[in-house]
Amino acid sequence: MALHRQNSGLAEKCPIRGVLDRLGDRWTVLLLIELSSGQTLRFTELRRRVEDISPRMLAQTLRHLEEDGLVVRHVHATVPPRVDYTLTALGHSFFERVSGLIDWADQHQHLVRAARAAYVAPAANAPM
Amino acid sequence: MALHRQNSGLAEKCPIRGVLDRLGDRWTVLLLIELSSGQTLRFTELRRRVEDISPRMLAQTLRHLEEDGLVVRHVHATVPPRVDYTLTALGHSFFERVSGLIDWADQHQHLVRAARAAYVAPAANAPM
DNA sequence: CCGGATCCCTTTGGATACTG
DNA sequence: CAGTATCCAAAGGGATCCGG
Repeated sequence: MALHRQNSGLAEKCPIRGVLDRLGDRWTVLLLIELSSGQTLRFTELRRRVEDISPRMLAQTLRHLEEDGLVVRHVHATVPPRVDYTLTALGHSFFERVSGLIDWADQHQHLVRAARAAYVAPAANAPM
Repeated sequence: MALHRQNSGLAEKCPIRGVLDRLGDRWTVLLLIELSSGQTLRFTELRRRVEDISPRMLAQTLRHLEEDGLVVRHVHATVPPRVDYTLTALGHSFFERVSGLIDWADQHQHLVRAARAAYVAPAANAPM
């Protein structure tokens, strides 16, 4: 758990990795999208919105975001408990870039799809 | 191999996923960076530059990029064989967005680092 | 020299059950 | 309600061997 995929110092060389590794997981981006409107959302609400995320992954992903300072977690000392999450300024600035990527995907998805459809594997040495 | 993490249609709902899933793997971004200058590089050269990538992952990642139309692969019919790779226009346009992310990471890494350092885990229910 | 095939360990993440 | 703990299946990815 300490080292993220036994990086032999790769993360140190690239500050990039520390950021992109988070993008890699399935849920980070989805959660950022939900929070990007600036709304404060509680655990259950996020769970409802993201639909098929398990409580485990929701908690874990939110923890990571919080740890990186992209999200603030606010615990109400009530019973039943209530915890809600908001994107920080840093989170918003990060999301700006991510949304650039999303836009690109949106605009070019047809090209990527076309490329994938047209693609023929280089045929392994064995004909089959 | 057919379905990327048994997506129950998530990839269909989000064209985004199809793109971001690729970013998730360890090497895609590194390769894009190497190729982003517009240089045409051969397999071995890429291998040298990325340093600790295994030939397997290099081949696989390049295949994915090629499949998506971000990279072109050119095989010289010589012996010994020689294969080289170049970023396509699509690849360059994609990289623009990715580099936005990289810049962000560069500019804000100190904030993220600070947040991580300051972070104290919410302490599990069990005191220990 | 390029890169496929195989083996195998590591990590990720889903389902479920349980607690403050 | 908001998580945590445990168990388990699937994917990621390194090492190695091999063939064109």
